[in-house]
Parts: sequence; C-alpha cells; structure tokens
Amino acid sequence: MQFDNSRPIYLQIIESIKKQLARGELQPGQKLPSQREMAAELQVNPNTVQRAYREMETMGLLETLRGQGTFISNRPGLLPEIKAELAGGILNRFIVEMRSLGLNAREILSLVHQALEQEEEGKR
Amino acid sequence: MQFDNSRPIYLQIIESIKKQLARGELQPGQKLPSQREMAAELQVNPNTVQRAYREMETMGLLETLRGQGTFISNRPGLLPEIKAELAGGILNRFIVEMRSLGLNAREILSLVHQALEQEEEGKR
Amino acid sequence: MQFDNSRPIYLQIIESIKKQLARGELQPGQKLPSQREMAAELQVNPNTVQRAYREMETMGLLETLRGQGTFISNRPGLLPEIKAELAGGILNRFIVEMRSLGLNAREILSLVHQALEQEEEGKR
Amino acid sequence: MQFDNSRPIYLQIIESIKKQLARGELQPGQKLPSQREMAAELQVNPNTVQRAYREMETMGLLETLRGQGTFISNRPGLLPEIKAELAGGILNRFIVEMRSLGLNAREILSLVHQALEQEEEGKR
DNA sequence: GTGGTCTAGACCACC
DNA sequence: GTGGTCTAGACCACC
Repeated sequence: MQFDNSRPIYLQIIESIKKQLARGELQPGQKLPSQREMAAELQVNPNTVQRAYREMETMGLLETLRGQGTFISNRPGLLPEIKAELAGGILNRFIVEMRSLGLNAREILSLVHQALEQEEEGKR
Repeated sequence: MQFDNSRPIYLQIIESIKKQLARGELQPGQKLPSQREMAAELQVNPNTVQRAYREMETMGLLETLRGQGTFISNRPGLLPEIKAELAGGILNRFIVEMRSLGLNAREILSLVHQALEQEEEGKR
Repeated sequence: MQFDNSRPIYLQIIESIKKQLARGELQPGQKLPSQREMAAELQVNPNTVQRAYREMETMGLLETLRGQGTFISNRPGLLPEIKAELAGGILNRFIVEMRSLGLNAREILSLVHQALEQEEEGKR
Repeated sequence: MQFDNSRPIYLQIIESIKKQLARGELQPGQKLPSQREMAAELQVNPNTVQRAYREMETMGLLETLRGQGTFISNRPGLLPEIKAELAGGILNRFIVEMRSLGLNAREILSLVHQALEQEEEGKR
C-alpha cells in the first residue's frame, strides 16, 4: 500500500480498512493480522498500526481480545454505518467537484440520472 | 503544482488547464505563459510543457502563434465541451465508487438528491 | 533514406510511410520496425521516429501495442484515404507549376490528355 | 540559389534560366549578367557558368555579342519552345507520380479535370 | 524487447 | 523572445 504524504498514516490505515469492509474484502468477526504483522506488511512503525487499531476500537469498529488478537466487530449495524460514512465522503467530494464546474443542483441531479440510465441500457 | 507519480506529467498539465478553464480561472483567447515560463513555474522540462501544449493544440483547445505565444482557443463551444468532458469523468468515478459500496442506481440517486437538498437548507 | 533540410524529419518519415502504403510496399496490419530499429536504419534519434509514429497513430494510420510493436492500421478505408491525400498533393503542385508557365485550365487538361494518349500508344 | 548534389550545376543553371524565362522574370533580348558576375552571385566557379552559357548558346537560347555581353535570344518561337519543354518535364513527372499510386489514365484525367473545375469555382 | 515519458540542452525559424 | 525540431540518454511499464 502507498501512503499519501498529506495525511497521517494511521488515518489512511483506518480508511483503508473501512473500504475493505465496505467492499466485503473484510468480514465482521474476521481476525485482523497482529499489529506486528500489519506493521511489517505496510512497512510502517508498529506504533502507527497500534494507534490505528486503538482509534478503531474506540469507534467500535474493532474488538481486541487479550491473548487472541484483534477482530472486526460483530456489532449489528456496523456495516451500514461504515458504508453510510464512506458514501457521505464520496458524495461530498463529488458535489464539490461538480459545483466547481459551475453546475447547479438541478443540473447535477439530472446528470447523475442520465449516467445511471445509460449504465442500465449498457447492461441490456 | 504537485504531480502524481502515477500519471504522465504532460497529461496532468492538460487536466489542470482544463479545470482552470472550466472554473473560469482561464478565459478563451487568453495568453498562456510561454513554454519556458510554464516549465520554470512547474519545475518541469520545457519539452514536457511543449508536449502538453502540442496535444492541447491538436485537441483544438489551444492555438499557437509562432513567435507570439500560445493562447486558449476562441472556438465557439469550447467551454461547454470541456465542462461536459470533465463532468463526465467526475460522474463516472463517482458512480464506480458508490457501486463499490454495494449501492444501486436508485439508492445513489436518492443520496445525491438528499445531499443537494441539505445543501440548499444550509444556505437558508 | 535522405532527408531534406527544409522540412522536419518526422514529417518526411510520415510521408515516406504514406507513399510506401500507397504503392503497396507496406500492407495494412503489417508490423513496422521498432522505433529503435527504424531510428538505426534512418540514422536518426529514436525520439524523432517516435514523434513520427505517434503522429501517425493520432491520424489513425498506425496502431501501437505496448511491448509488441507498431502496426499499420487495419481500419477500412485507410488505403483509399491515403491515396486520395497523396494524389491531391501531387495534383496541386502540378497545377501550380503549369499555371506558373502561363497555361490555362483548358491547355493543361489538353496536355495531360495528349501525354496519356501517347503513353497508351507507346504500349502497343 | 541552392544546388542539388545529384545533377551537374551547369544543368541546374540552365534549368533555372529557362524557368525564369517561362515565368517572365527574364525577357527575350534582355542582357544577362556577365559570366564573372553570375559566378559571384551563384558562388560558383566561372568555368561552370561558362559551360552553362555555351550550352544555352548552342541551343539557341542565348546570343553572345563580342564585347557587349550575353543576351536572351530574340528568335521568334523561343518562349513557346521553352515552355513546351518545361511543361513536358512537369507533365512526365506528374504522370509517373500518379501512376505510382496505382491510378490509371482515365482516373488521372478525371482528377485533373475536377481539380481545375474546383479552382474555377474558388475564383467566383 | 517494445513503446512511453522525461530531462538537458542545442540550434533554428519567425516575430 | 516565442515556439519547433532534434539529439543523447535515462528510466519506466508492459510483454
């Protein structure tokens, strides 16, 4: 994985795990690599991974079982929450970009509508 | 300006100029910095700027007058074309990202609708 | 191949390839020498060959497959287009030259007619 | 004037003078520069100019008057002859080029016809 | 091995 | 001073 210099690495690790969850690449209840393993994989300081894991535990995204490891939380509603959060971010960035082209709400909605319809036609 | 290692610099220059045009930061008919100036500004080789300028001329985006400089084309319809192109790209990336979260067309449209409405309320 | 100092080398390479195509010395679909080979043959810098190849790709004359090589396009209608273009150029230069001798349209046409008839007789 | 390495310079001088005559840049009866002057202008050995002048005199194109200089011949019919000769050369090269594109007599004639007609329309 | 990108720098044509 | 062409050579991505 490549990190972006503009944001703290631990935040990028968190975001990456959220995306993997949303895409189904990670499942609730699944065991994560140990902090040491993850740090080695990402070529990052173990302290950085620890910070990411700690924050995700605080958010209720992970659960740590002493001596067993760290797991994606099984808490009901987790996945929808994550998806909603990610979707919100994507949505905001999208609207900002479209606005910067001088498009108003009606035009943006209309373009999204068209694009989705064309996609449907493409499938047929 | 910062360049992304993953894409050719000359393409990033082109995209940057398109965006500036769409945002009104550049106007049709306006003179661009000379190839040497632009190269100095961007800390890039003049040949790389020239490649970008040449491709934009081929696309009908710029016009170059030997010995005088390079200008944004005055061709009618230029701005709408550029905006449509950029909007199309933003739209496609947006839909791909939303789809990767498992959202269907109806849900995407509904979320965009909500987000735009909230924005409206925020203004009041 | 010898190059003319008065015109850019890359344009002369392009014209040479068009002529070879028109004469049937190159066939649609055929693989061209690699940029390096062609550069060595013509005793020219590889960048110059690449420029020629790239412009021809833009014109739809060539197709390049990364890592595999560069090929004459198989696009239907390619050959007639090229021939028409070359013929147009020859024709224009011919008429300009004849006009510079003070000949009018009727005289030019008549001379061409005679010359072609004589040629026919020569064959018999 | 630039000379072509592939043909003797004195022949190129002769051809140049014929062209100037055909275009009206030189007139029958007009005095030519002295051999010395011409040699200086063209940056060529005086012997080369002498050879050109001698051959043109043999052809009846020039007349040399001892002590007065060299003149374009006033012989009636000179201009038409020169023009016919030059036209013949242009015509032959033209037909060879068109043939090399695979065009037959009928097609060549038709293209010339079209080109001349379009030229006429352009004037209106 | 093939094409693609980029740098550094020279020299030219046109203004 | 401006863009246009060309060389020499490096390094990369894809095959």
